[in-house]
Amino acid sequence: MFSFSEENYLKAIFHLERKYQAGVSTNALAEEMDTKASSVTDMIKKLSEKELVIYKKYQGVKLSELGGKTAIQVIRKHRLWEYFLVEKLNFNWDEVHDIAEQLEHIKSEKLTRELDKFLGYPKRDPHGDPIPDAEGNFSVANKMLLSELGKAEKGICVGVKDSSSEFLRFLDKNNISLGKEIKVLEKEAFDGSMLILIEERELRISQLISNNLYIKIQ
Amino acid sequence: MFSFSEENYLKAIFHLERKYQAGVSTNALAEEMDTKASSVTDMIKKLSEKELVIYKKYQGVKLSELGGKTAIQVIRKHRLWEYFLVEKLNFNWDEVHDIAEQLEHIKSEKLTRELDKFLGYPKRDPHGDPIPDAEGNFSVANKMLLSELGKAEKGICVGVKDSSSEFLRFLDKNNISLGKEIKVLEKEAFDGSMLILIEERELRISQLISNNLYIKIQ
DNA sequence: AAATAAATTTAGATAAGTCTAAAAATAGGT
DNA sequence: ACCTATTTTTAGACTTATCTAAATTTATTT
Repeated sequence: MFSFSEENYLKAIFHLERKYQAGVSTNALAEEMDTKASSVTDMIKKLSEKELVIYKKYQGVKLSELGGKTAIQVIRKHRLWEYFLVEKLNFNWDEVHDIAEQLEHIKSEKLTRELDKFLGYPKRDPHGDPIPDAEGNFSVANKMLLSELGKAEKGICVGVKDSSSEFLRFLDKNNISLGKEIKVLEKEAFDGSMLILIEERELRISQLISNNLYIKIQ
Repeated sequence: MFSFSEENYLKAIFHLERKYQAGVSTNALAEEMDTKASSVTDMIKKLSEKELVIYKKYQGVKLSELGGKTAIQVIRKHRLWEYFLVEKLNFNWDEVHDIAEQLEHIKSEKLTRELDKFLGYPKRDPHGDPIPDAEGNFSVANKMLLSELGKAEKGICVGVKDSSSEFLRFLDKNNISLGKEIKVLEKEAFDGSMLILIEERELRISQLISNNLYIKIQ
């Protein structure tokens, strides 16, 4: 089995690979993990010895097949626990991340399987991110950012890119939640802000907001 | 906050204090923690600096008030999670200990509170041990060992002293579970074995068994 | 009360994960 | 292609929790 730290690195590499569709540089990983590049190099070496990543000095890392599978299992647990916290224990979606960061490292396949069953095999976590199934498969949603929509276009809110509690509480305050329809009424070229229609309400949002909301169209 | 290791030591000291109604020696703690006496001394010093235990060299340790409160909170989480695993996730009572050992270290007061509420504020875990409430209070049951009963006496099975999966599976196999009435039909002075009546069945059990089953009488 | 045994503590080492500072390799600009 | 800037790695140190082996303290036995 792998340490908490190893699992966290695998998760970070997984997310960065997705984000940039490429191998992951030491510095990028250091920033993601909020640590120093030298620490990253040390850990990468260890992961490489354990055949979790493919690593050539100065060339960055990629997850091996084993590394990828491991990362997905950690992410699966993270998202299942988030779902559990919101659906069963009355947590708000902005409160669950830190606790899920702890719970994702609990080692028991049976626990994960039974939790999944108990929750009814949910497909998405409270932030709209897909929950991998026991085999590691998950849907790669055809979602786009709200900021990519043009005037008069509309879509369903399906996820958030930033899931900081600040952002999530902003959405709560403005009654924006997953599943709701959003229509773009106006788009301001100057600052990227837009006027949107959501549940009969008109709302002006900055580009920072529309850049962090995922939308599914048609 | 405290490390996993610190919490495990506090829990062990708590259990040993109860068991022997006295301060805890370094060796006893080393045995309980399955580690070396020198490691125990090191950890005790650290706990002492953090004012979790009262320690004088060569004199053993006692939990401070803070240490006791902390230990009880860990035990509370352990037992709540065990209850969750059995009642909600279909685990058998012999499968939950190791997973609860991991879950008991998750840090979130809200999680513990909400889990307790979700479970309906259970009073006992699957092995019959009392679950402390949020304030740390729990009933000290007036239970006794089955081996202490005399011929023709009876009681309700309320807990197990040994909760190893071997013992628990033995009980399962013989249909002995919490809440059932047990009556002593015969007691063999020679080897301490007894013939018991449980649900109309007669069963001969060794002293090792009767020494690990808690009974409530009257 | 001295000698011996047992329990406990100290000293020094090790492994995991992190850090700072310095060295080495790669990438960019002209 | 060369010089410089950036990125990455190495070297050495620190912390936590553990270990072995040796030293010290307490307990027991005669």
